[in-house]
Parts: sequence; structure tokens; C-alpha cells
Amino acid sequence: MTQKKDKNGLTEKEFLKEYKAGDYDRPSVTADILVLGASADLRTLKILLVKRDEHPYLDRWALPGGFVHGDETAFQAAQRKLSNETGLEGVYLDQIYTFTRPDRDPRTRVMTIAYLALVSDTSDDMLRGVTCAGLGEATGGVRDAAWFDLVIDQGSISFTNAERNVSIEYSIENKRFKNGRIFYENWVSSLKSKEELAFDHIEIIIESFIKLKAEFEHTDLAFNMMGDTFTLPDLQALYELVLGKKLYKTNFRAMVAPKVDATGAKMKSISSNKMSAEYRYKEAAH
Amino acid sequence: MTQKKDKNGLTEKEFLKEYKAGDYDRPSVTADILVLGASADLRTLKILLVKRDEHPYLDRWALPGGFVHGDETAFQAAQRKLSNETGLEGVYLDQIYTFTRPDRDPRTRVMTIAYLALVSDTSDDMLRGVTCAGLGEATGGVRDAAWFDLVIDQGSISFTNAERNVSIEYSIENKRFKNGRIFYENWVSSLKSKEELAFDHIEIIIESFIKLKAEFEHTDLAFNMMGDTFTLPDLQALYELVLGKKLYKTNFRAMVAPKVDATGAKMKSISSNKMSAEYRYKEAAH
DNA sequence: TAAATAGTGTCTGTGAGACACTATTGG
DNA sequence: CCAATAGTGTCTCACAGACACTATTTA
Repeated sequence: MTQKKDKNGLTEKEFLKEYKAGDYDRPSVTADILVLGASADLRTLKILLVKRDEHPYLDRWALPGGFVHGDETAFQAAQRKLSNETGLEGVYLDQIYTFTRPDRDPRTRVMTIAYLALVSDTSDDMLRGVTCAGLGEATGGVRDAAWFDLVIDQGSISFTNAERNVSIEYSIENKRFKNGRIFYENWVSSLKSKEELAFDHIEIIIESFIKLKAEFEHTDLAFNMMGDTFTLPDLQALYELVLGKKLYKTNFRAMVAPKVDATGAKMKSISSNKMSAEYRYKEAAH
Repeated sequence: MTQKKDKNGLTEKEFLKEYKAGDYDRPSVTADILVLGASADLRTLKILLVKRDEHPYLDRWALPGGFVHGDETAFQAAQRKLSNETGLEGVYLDQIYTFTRPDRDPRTRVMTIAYLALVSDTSDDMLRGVTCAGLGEATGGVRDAAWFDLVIDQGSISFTNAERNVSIEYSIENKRFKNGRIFYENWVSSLKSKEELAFDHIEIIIESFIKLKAEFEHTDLAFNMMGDTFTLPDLQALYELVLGKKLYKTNFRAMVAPKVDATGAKMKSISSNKMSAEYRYKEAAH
């Protein structure tokens, strides 16, 4: 493309032939995924955690994820992991933030690019593939996978799985710090339970949930967490679950009206067990 | 911390002692910074670009940035680069997005974590240190640094520096793609001028500017791009410059009223050369 | 048939958008 | 002094928040 020579008298072609990447500044990079959904009855948020069967953090619960391979983007790595570990394809997946603290992994320097995935089904069936696949191939130290109840309220965040008798809890505190001239808010967590999450995954979860909440009201993200058809009472239940507050029926319905189409049919609301009009997400412009 | 043994019978301590990071999946990681400010007369946006004096993209203009060292976070790397190349400290700096396309750097795999910095002074004085420092130490191939006029309108984005007779222009097009159930918009650029930016830096710039615009109206970001004291006409000029549209004086003043304090003094508006009340950013809660 | 939930009508406050007007200021 | 800009008053409209009411459904 260019025949320009650099200060050593090399063309770009010659330079690239000679180039050897330095070693000291090359970290490992993983993609970790926060897979989030609502329980079948739309009463609790569910998060997918996997149990590590390797050091470090052996036997700790962690976000699913793995190394970004040499021939793929971080996004593709996240998609691959998601597909391997849950069988899910075509779900909503978005990059959230990159975590780079030098000591966040005791093995070596590992940066992680955090992704948020939203799913509409959090049944255990879905995970049947996980344990097998995870144990079968070298998927980066996974022994078990399970949906945990995620409860976030003012002051604490908790992860519980009754079947496995696991309960992990952190208290969270809002700290202000200055960036340039303006103040920013940041959530700082501290462990409350005996069990803990692996690595700095609690930070990833908090950061992702903040972003989800901020975007939830003004975008159509919600429809990634609902089935193909749904009732408005159920859709409202999901919004209330994520936003953590009650909404007024009238205002809610006015807000979603341009985003949905009535199918004409009726179906039972899962959250209330009553008949209600059936709707479908309207993909058209609005 | 734990004496648990893994499937090879190793404790965590023993495991870590033996651990050797694989090589194939370890990319280089850089932090690239979009340094943005307004011209002295608040009529044009200014972006800091540096000229590469190394392959690849020898002699091309690029975003300032460099490798993340082994003992620092990406944020610290961005701060260090910013300080080295502009002498700026304590400016607004925020992580935007991480770019991971495997072929985005022809040397080897290089991921970049993009940062946005906002500054209140875009005079050339500020850069006097850059060229010296850049040439003196091995700052990753910088020959020259300069402020470019950044003009973004519907359909194109351009970078011009009259003194150096450089003009770089891309056309940008809005493409829709599906993520889960919902559609997303994405700007795709294609080169229009003879000169081009290095690497995929045009993507970083577009992505960062989109985020800036989205946040500008609802946060106090603007005050990072103004001096200590300012007039409301000037502040409004800045908002109009970034948002790319005219604002109504009354509504604008109502919007910023809770964010500013009148100092009681008067000063000349830079954008209009008329006397106007002097204000200061109010850091208190609102 | 009674309790609970689906679904609708409407009042209020807030904030952006839009003009019109008076007061200052620089040339 | 006059053109341009600083600065203020106020009308409109969209939309979120908040209640109240009727219709339907389940138990």
C-alpha cells in the first residue's frame, strides 16, 4: 500500500516481517458474560453462575466466560461461550465494560471484557447441556451451572440457589469520586456472606445491572426477556422487577402502546393467572 | 486462604507457582484516547491527533495512546499518556468501548480500550511538550501532535488542520442490525479523502462522539469543556456545538439554572464579544 | 357472588419547544 | 443611535405521575 520507509529504512512490509510482539505487556483477555433473565413467574431476577473446578477460586461460583481466541472478536468469544454453556443463540448481547486491575487474577495478568446477555427462558432444562459440555471439554474450569435468584435492594445484593443451598451476599455502598470537574457515583461492594463470587465478578454484575436499569426504561431491552407473545400485566411485572419500583398501569400502558401489537387472542397472565389480551413486540419503526 | 486441592491434587498456592500463561491467546492491549475540546471562540470542535513515525500507518494521523503496562490499569495508562503527551492532569476521562477485531493491527493482535477525555483549553501552547516528549522517549511512534477541526454532520465526518494542510474525511452511514429481538443502529464509515486515519481510529471517534452526545444533555459533562468562569451565552454556544442544533435561550437557561451560580461579576462572552453575567459551575447536589 | 385483576378516563405537574418582548451593549 | 445580543415572560404540547372508575375473570 505504501512504499514509505521508516527511520530504520524499512518499508511497512519489511517492518511487519521483522516485528515481534513484546512479552511484558501482553495480558490474557477473557470475555465474561452476565446472563440475566426473569423467573417463570416474573417474580425474581435470575442470573446464570458456573462453579469453577480449577484454581484459582476453586469451587467458587463465577460468571460464565473464557479466553478470547486469536481469530475471533471478544463479541464472538462471548457468543461462543454462551452457545457452548447454555445452547442459546441469537440472544441480546452487549459489551458493558472492560476490567483491567493488574491483580484481579492471581495467575497472571487477565483483563476481562464484560458482556450482558438477556434471555427469556431461565428454566433448568436449558442448562442440561452446560454441565456435560463444561466437564467434557476444557471450557476453562466449569463444574456446574445454575440459575441463581438475584436480589438487589438499597444497600445489598444477593445470589441464592435453594436447591444447592448456596447464598452469597454483598453490601453495596454508593461512593462519589471526581472525574475532571464533575462528580461521579460508584458502587463499592463488601462481602457479607461466607461464600463469595470468584475474581471481581461482583463488580461486573453491579456495573452491568446499573447499565441495564438505565437503559431499560428508554429502550426495548425488555422484549429480550419476554417470550414471543405476552400480556401487558406480565410485561409490566418485568419492568417493575428490573426497575425495582411499582408502575402505574395507565402510564405504563401508554408508554408501551407504540411498541406492541395486539394479536387479537387472549392468554393467561403468568404473574396473575387471569385472562388478558395477548400482545407481540412490534419491530417496526417508532 | 483455602487449602482445597484441585483435580491434580494441588492447593491454590501450588497451582499458582506452576501456572504458566498460554501464549496464543495473549494480545497486546493499548489505551487510545479521544481528546476533545472546543476552539477558543466556541465555533468548532477540536480533536487532538498525533502523527505516527513508525510502521504501520507511518506518517498517518492517529489518536494518542499506547500500551497498557503490566503494573497499571488501562485507566492509569490513559492518564499517563494524556499527561505525557499534553501535560494535562485531572481532566475528565472515561472508558468508552473496547475494540477487538483480530486484524485491526497488522503487526500482531492488538486490542484497544478507548477513552474519551474532555478539555477546556485547545491552544497549541499546550502541545508544546508533546512533540519533544514524543520524540524524546519511546512513546509508541509519535512525530507530531496537533489540534484538528472536527466537523460532524449528517452523512460525513471530517478532520482538518489548515496550518499543516491536512484534510481527512469519511462519509458515515447509519446501518441497522439485530441484537436479540431488537434493532440497533450503527454508524459505518467509508473513506472519502486521500488521507486516512491510522488503524480503526475513525470507529473509535464515531463511537465516542455518539456517547458524548447522548450524555451531554443529561449530565454535567459540558463543564469539563469550559473554563472556571463563563457566561451563559458561551455555555449555550458549547451545547449547540456538541449537540449540533440551535437551542432556545429561555429553555436552555432554565435547564442549566440549577447547575450554575452567578459570581455577581460581568465578563465578555467569547462567542459574541458582548458583556454578560459571569457564572461558575455549582458542584453541590441538585 | 365476591375478591382480585384487566382495562380505561382524566386531572396534575414538569419540562422541552417555541415566540414575543424589554434591557444592554458595541460599533 | 441602531443593530445585535443579553435577558425575561409566557403559551403550548408531550408525557410521566397519580387516582378513580368500570369490566372481566377466577375461585
